[in-house]
Formats: sequence, C-alpha cells, structure tokens
Amino acid sequence: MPNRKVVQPITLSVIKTACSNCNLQELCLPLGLSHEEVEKLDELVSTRRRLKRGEHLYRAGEAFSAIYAVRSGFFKTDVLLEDGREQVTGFQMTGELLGLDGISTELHSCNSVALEDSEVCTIPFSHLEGLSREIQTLQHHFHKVMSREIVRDHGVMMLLGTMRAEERLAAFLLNLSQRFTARGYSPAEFYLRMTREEIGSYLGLKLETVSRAFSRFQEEGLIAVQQKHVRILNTPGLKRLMNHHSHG
Amino acid sequence: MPNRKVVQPITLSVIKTACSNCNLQELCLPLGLSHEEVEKLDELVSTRRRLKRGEHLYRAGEAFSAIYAVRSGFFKTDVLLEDGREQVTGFQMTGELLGLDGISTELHSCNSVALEDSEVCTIPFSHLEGLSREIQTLQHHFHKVMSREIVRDHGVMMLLGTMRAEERLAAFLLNLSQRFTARGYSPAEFYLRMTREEIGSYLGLKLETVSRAFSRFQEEGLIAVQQKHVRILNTPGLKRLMNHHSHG
DNA sequence: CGCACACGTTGACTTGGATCAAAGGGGCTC
DNA sequence: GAGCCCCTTTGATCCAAGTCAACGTGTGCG
Repeated sequence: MPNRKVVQPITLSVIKTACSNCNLQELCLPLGLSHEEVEKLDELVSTRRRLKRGEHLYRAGEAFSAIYAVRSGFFKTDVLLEDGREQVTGFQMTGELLGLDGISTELHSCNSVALEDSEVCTIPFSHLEGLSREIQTLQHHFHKVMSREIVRDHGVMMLLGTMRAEERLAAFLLNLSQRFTARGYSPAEFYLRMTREEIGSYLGLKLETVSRAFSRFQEEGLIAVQQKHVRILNTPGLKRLMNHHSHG
Repeated sequence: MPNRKVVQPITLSVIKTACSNCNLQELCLPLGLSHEEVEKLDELVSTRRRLKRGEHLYRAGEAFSAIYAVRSGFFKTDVLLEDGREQVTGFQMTGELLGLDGISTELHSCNSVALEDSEVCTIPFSHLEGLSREIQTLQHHFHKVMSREIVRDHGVMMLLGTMRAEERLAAFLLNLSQRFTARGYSPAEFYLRMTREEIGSYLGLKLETVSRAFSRFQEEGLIAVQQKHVRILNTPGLKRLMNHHSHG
C-alpha cells in the first residue's frame, strides 16, 4: 500500500478535486450523470481554490474563464454602481455555481466574496462546453442550472417589486431554510453568514428595517433570533405572511 | 433551375421560416454562424406563430418544449403571485428569445403576452440542444444569450433595490432607446407598446408614480411625451439622473 | 484578558411613493 | 362619426420605510 504512492503518484490534491468521490454530486454539476460520465468530469474540474472570509473569488471587470462550484462555505455576489451604491444579487452555498454572469461578455459582471472560509472547484468554461458537446446529460443539466438562475432572479424581482419589508424577510428566511434542508441541515435552525446590511442590500431594505422585522417576528413568536443565530418556530405563520396584504 | 422546384418543392412557408434569409441574424440565434451552419438552423426553426395583441404565447405552468425568437412585434413576460399581485419581468423585442425560464423545470414559470400583433419563430429545445452539440459556435452563442439574461436580471434587481422612482424610469427609457437603436430605429423617438401600469409593474412602481415621473421629465425638458409617444430631448440629463442621489 | 470596533437594536422624526379620488383624452368598435 | 371604455393625468392625504441618533453586545485582536 505505501509503495503504491511511488508507482502511481496520486497527490492529495488530485484525489481531492475528483467529482467522483465528492458527496455533493446530487447538488452540483454531476447530477444525473453515470459513473463513467462523472469520471470524465473529474479531468475537467482541475483545481480547487480556498478562500478566507472576506476574500474575493472574482471581481467585476475581470476576465472570465471558468465557473466555480461551491465545495464548502458561503458566498455573496454583488453589483456596484459608480456612485457607490451596492446591491447584493445572491448568496451561494455548497453545490451552487458561481460565475455564470461572466459568460455573456467574457468579463465578470459582479463581485463574488466568501462570507466564511470556503473552498470552490474551478471549472474551466471552454472545457465544460467541450464536454457538454459529448455528454448530452451534462449539457442538459447545465442548461437547467442556468435556467434555474433566471427563474430565481425573477423571484427576487417579484420580491423587490411587490413585497413589503416583512414579506421580503419571511421569503428570505424560508428560502434559506429550504436550501439548508436540501443539504441535510436543520430546516428550523441555522446561522446567518451575512450581516443585517447584506440581507438588507439583497432585499432592497435598510439594515434598520431588517433588524426591526427580525424583532417583530420574534415578538410574534414566528422565530427566535439572537444575532446571527435563527430558529424558525412557526413556518406556516411565515408563509402566511407572504401571501397576504397587497403592496403598500 | 426552374424544375428544381418540382423535384424539391419549396413552399412559401418553408422559405418564410428560414433563418438564412431572415434579416435579424445579427440580433438573433444565428449570430456568428457560417452560412452552412445557418442552413442547419433552418431545419430546426420549423414553424412560425402569429399572435394578436393581448394573446398569450405561453402561460405559467404549461409544459415547456421550445423557446421562441421574436420575429416581429413586442412582448411582455410576467409572474403572478397567488394573491393576485403581478410583476412584469421583462419586455422583449425583435431578435430576443422567450421561454428560457422553462428549461429548468420543463414547465414555463411565467406568462408571455404579445403587446402588439407579433410573430415568433418556434425553436424546439431538444433540437437546439442537439444542434448545439454539433456546432460549437451555436452552443457558445446560446450560452452567452442565457448569461446575458442573467446579467440583465441583475440590472433590474439593482434598479428595484437601490434606485428611486425617477432614476428607474430614466434607466428604463435609456434601455429602450439603446435597444431600438440596435434595431435601426431612432434612439430618441419611439412609441411605448406598454401601459403606464405595465411600466410601473416592471419598475416596482404604481402607475400614478410613473405618470408623475413622465410629467416631471417633461417639465425639466428631458423628454417630450404624449401618451405612448416619447421623444428623448436630453440623453445626458437622463443619464446624470441615474448616477446621483442615494436611495431615500 | 481587556479593549476596540464592527455589528445590531431601538427610538424619534421625515419623506417618497402609495392610496384614494376625480376629471380629461384617444382610439377602437359598432 | 358617435359613444364608450380604457388609459392617463393631476391633486390631496397617508403610511411604510428611510434617516438620524444613541446606546447595547459580542468577538477577535493585540
């Protein structure tokens, strides 16, 4: 066993970057692929990259060459206007893809920042297109992922365009809950990785409004919240909040 | 040459649906393809469909099987919430694609309505994927189109999340102007195909607010507006409007 | 281990855009 | 070509969320 390393030197990093022994297959690009197909993906997903909290994965304006799959950690993407206004356009967790915005102009159009120490798999885009031409399942799945991003964005537009503050926060919490559930975590209890200001930016609200809405939910027994620790006590109550009152 | 028609009967409808003699090539899917490649596309874009004003191209919940390219006319897409709230998610003009939202779940996730008598080319999606595996240029261009849609949505999120009413309308008018220009129309003078209410829905505003903003722009000499007819008098003025004042 | 600083909460006041209301204007139909 | 209905404009009032301010709190750094 020890001399196997000598004959066929498999470095730790190579083992680590293989899709075929990654437990995120069902959430990530390999979804629906056969074992042989996933092995082809292995060659493509060449490198991992570790990021510390606060570090940028990419910045708006940089050349685009790869998309990234979140292997561990938590990210935000944001867009900046010349006058300094910032809008958080999304939060990404394990298995989700980053960088799709860059395909269009071959320049990244937003910033991607790690909200905690994280790790991503780098997927060189031209290789992905090449393999997509060979593996129909991969091609179709990739198209679905892009389309899902468009649908998600429409949901956010709906939220920003028609919902009041408390509805927005309820929608946000329910969405997080659902995504944590899909990853095997508790649907009811989680730590927020982002600040009130970042939540506000995503929801089109000021941080004070976010904070007040949290407090209100707590008063009403919908959630228990202390700083970044959230526990959902009444999911149906939160859902009900979203489906009533028309926009003020 | 004349008997070629007898041997291989080319009906008018076949001629009509061919990408290879469509003047929208530079705006639409065929962009960047060689003549031979465009001829392959011809087989794929099998049918056209005419829609009268107000008619739905597809509705949320319907099965997805094709995307559509706007051949002529003008569309809106919208999403509805259970409680009746509506959000217009986009306006589409010639050469733009409709239906990308349906790929993700194989169900359309929004409604698409013609705002004037219109015509679309139907592109069966499985055929498009097939041809994308053969023609790299087509594949890449299609990915760019999807990515562009994501970037556009981020722009709308920014608008809805951080801009005040007048900035939103200025951004909207400048965007229309730019898209009309790309189609060979006047950058400064155009007819809106949508109502104040639809503009408001897209911009997250009430129709009265849209109307007041139009009036204000007119008072300030930025535009001349009468009903749906708009003339932009001061483009730099409109641009300046967008880059100042932080969100109230 | 303690101090600093970023983050979060809460209160008082302001305001931009929503709401309610009412009165033109255009264009399509019959 | 008359009438109707939808679209649009404009005014008066209201309210949700923003702003400004001051005070907690937790955490990470030296």
